[in-house]
Amino acid sequence: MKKKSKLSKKAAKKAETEFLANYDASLYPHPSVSVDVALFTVDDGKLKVLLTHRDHQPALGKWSLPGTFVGISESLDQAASRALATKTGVSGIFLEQLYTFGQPDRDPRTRVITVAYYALVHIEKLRRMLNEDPNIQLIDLVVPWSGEKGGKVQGKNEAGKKVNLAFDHGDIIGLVVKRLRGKLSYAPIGFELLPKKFTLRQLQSIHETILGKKKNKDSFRRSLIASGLIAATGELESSVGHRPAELYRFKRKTERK
Amino acid sequence: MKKKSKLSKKAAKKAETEFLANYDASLYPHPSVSVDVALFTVDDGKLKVLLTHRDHQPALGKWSLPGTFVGISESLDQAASRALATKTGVSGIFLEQLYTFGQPDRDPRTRVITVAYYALVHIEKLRRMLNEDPNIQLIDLVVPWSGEKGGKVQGKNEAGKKVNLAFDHGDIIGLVVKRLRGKLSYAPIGFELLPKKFTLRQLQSIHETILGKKKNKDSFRRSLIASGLIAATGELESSVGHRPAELYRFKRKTERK
DNA sequence: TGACTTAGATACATTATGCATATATGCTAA
DNA sequence: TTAGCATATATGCATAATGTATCTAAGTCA
Repeated sequence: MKKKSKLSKKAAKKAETEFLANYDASLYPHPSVSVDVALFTVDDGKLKVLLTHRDHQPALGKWSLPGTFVGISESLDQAASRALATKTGVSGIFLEQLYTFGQPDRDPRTRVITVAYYALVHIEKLRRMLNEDPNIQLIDLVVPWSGEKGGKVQGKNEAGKKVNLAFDHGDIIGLVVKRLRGKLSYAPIGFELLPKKFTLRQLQSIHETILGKKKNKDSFRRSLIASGLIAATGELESSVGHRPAELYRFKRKTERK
Repeated sequence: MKKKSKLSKKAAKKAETEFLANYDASLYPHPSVSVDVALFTVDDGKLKVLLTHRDHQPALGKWSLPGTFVGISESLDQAASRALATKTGVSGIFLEQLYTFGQPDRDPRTRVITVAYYALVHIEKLRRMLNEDPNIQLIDLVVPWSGEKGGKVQGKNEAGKKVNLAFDHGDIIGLVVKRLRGKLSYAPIGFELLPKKFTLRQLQSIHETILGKKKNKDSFRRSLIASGLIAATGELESSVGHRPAELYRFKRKTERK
């Protein structure tokens, strides 16, 4: 067996090359593949998602996540970055794949499988990059479930009115919330929603906003300091109307332990 | 604005219908979309994955995960089920989406984006279903990293020799291991690898196999009993050459608390 | 300058976890 | 029939992690 495989190595390579030259991917119907990016931020103690108002078909008039079809020779990550950058002006932020949605009827045009991504960014950094466009808005999230139960979520505009979401984007956003709540306990994602230097109170507030519930102040402080993920800067916040808290920063991987 | 949207509702619907009728998905090149299923089991204290020996191009002679192209009108979950059932004979087991791999060059034929799934099943149940076929084998996993660090893993055949994996399937299997290790602490997945009734020692052994390290026996017992996920059956194991342990079963969701 | 507000420290109770030891029990073999 | 074997299960205790209460510190603002 070993001898045979050695002898036929060249032949095998040739057979493969031949096979590839004759391979015709168009013999059966292909679905379209898109990426959609759910960009989350925390603004004024509220969890918000970036949505675009659709001024074109399909789902005209509804709000959807920025997305794009995947180019034939770009990676999924690249497509997600590109969608975010070209549609909203936002780039260089935390971006991670979430889940792939492929119900046959999720898009009325044709079969579209979408690879959903989520992005996290500090509200100030976001505001510096975001395109000025009334059709791009940060929408308040209403999460109608607790813990990591999961399910659809809703958007709410400034007037407090329900926002009409396109396609299955309510499911996608709901899954992001679920993922964030789950990840918060073991992965350093809260930092993505804060400036470089932050107080422990700010970080706790981010956690509380994502989890939708209050946390114990002392245990939060202790466990975070014990985690070794953050370092004190020696600096203090200022102009806060009370005793200023120390500013911390997130440690780089190489600094830890 | 409200008035306008009310008045034009019919017209909008018509415009959408018209748009959809004229939509031509073939205007730009589409990638192929496949699913691949990494079926894991624990046999004799070792973590194993089900691989198929490729007797056809591409990657002829290598070992790959059972997979298939996604049908134009089936869901991703359905495609994954179908791949597993038709290629290996296995059905009706735990199956969950893992991650989508889309590097442009991951398949030499053409652009193939694959949605990876992982499946878990008790070894005995698996043996009852699995097709008799020398080209379908349970392969020992060698995980060259600890904790949830992640990375490629390798397969090893009975002779202890490295198994040659097709495409990026080593990455996919590695990500399953990472996911399992992460999920074990908060999700009831160990039960998928055991018979309906099991002892705490068996469950601990499953955990140790997945995590690649020993766990404290007492804390394991206490935390599991406290979790409320399992219920004692009152029955005991038998013919074990020592004091028999009590058999437990996994509680259905409705039974919990 | 003193009231106000939140930061940060300290103390202690409660709970979770790790570890050592004692006893229980079915099996096996003399 | 029974002693001894191997592992299950229970108990007690040390240590660590977490929750709660209280006190003092240090800025801002009237």
